[in-house]
Amino acid sequence: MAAEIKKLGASFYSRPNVLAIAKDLLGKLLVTRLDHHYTSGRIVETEAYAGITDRASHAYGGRRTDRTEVMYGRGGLAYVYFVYGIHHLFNVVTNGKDIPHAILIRALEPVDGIAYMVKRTGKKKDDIALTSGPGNLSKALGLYKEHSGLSLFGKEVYIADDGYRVRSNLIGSTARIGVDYAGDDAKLLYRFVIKGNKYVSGGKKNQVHP
DNA sequence: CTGACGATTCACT
DNA sequence: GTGAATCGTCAGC
Repeated sequence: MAAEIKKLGASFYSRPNVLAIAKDLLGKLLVTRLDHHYTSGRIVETEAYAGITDRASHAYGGRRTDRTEVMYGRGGLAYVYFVYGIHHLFNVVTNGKDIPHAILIRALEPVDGIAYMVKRTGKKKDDIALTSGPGNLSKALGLYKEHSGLSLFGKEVYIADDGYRVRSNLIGSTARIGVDYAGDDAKLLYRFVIKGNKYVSGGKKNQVHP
């Protein structure tokens, strides 16, 4: 653990610009204290989902279901959902109540509790796939849909600033991954990466913009 | 109640 | 590059 770690608060998550928040999350630490283990990783890849006008978002058109209800809550909640019958994907809810913005965390660089992450994922060793890709990192940190709706202001799951800063010229934007169904909105440059970081997940075809 | 499919990953060709 | 895995969620009947 770094010496000085500050948990991100409501003023960070409640901002209206989901793209700015997605960019600001790069370099922050995602921390979980679950099943008696402290695990954390530095965020190196995010994707923004901009609410009811974004065709790629689960909340497009104002759709409200049992699953997506948490997206309509205040900023600073975890939104975790299950896809493909296999994977749980971890997102952060932003903006205010009834404005369903969210940011998918797509890749981390492991920091603390790496041995336990390896155990959780059932992998044989610490390789890149441990926390590269949204399904992989959620499993490595022990995040499942039962955590959906959990506040990020508590002690179990939170995001923190340890003073690490990403040089702005190392931040790139690209189109989002796996959202072909979204028509023109699939082209939006709503994915943010730390350029050159080896934990950034696939999507190599997606051109990185400076 | 039913059928179709997904903000993915991995093994295999 | 292609396809299987695998089941909760959701729209439609």
